[in-house]
Amino acid sequence: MTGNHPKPISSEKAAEKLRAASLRPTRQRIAIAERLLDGRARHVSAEQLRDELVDYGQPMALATIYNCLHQFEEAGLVRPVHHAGDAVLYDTNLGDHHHFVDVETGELIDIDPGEITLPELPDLPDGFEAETIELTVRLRRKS
Amino acid sequence: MTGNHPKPISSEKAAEKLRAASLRPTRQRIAIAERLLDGRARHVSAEQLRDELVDYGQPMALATIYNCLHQFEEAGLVRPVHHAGDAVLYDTNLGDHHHFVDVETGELIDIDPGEITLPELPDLPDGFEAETIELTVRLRRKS
DNA sequence: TACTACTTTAGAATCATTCTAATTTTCTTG
DNA sequence: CAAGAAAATTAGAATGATTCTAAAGTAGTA
Repeated sequence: MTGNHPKPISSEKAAEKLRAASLRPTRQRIAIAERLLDGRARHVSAEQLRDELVDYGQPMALATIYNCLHQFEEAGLVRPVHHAGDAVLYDTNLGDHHHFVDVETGELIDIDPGEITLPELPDLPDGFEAETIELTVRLRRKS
Repeated sequence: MTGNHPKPISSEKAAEKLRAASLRPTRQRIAIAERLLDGRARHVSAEQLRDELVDYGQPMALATIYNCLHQFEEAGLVRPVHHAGDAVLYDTNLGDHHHFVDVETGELIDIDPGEITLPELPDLPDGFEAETIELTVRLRRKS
């Protein structure tokens, strides 16, 4: 055990969520859903998730993890955040919220949605619709 | 000539800007400065810039382009934007402004700063200072 | 001119991610 | 429950952006 991870939701609940999203509840998808869909707000990269699954006794191919994260994304179960570091982070918090990014580590911190009010959307270019709106505040540790 | 690029600033002006930024005006840095520091707002990736320099008759090693872009960034001459596609884009527009991102192509479009008013900054985590604030509106082409 | 530090360079290395082709699993339907 | 088709998983190769390395070139300076 190289890490200390919180208790996941039950396999049954995980499988249920997968079915609801029209995803076959395979062993691998269940293991990921148990960890990511427990309602807690998290930001994980594919590699971090793999390490966590290893700790959890459910090692699987990295390609599977990428596949699943993409499927979860399509199904609206997680949301990718492209702003930090090199790796894409998957955010389990689907509510309207924004991020601080530690420029040095790439770590994300949620901005309390109560603390900020988004401005009105500007006029969009013709033929486009807005998919997401992200406010990112890049932070640097004070010297 | 595979592309059609606008007229750059003079080498003398480019060299001057480099000296002002404490960067030795080498042939390579001048060629890049001529193209990027002419006051026009642009978003270029390292690869795009390389192609442009080839067209311009100033081919150089990709590593040099990355080096220069990093130095320009340190000097505050360009600003990296991490939100689009895979490659980092360098923004020559240093003023306060925000971006639309075409989710499909990764292309950036400036949001007219007059069109949007940023909300007040939320309370920052202790020990950090805000480096940049970016609002990104991800766009998808209407079907 | 000669020196020393800074630059550039080609190519190798790295890292996240995607692809490929083969194997395994799941979900029918008989 | 058995069999087959479709979907999922897998290891490992491939890709693409970026960084590193170590050698060769160039610039500012004494």
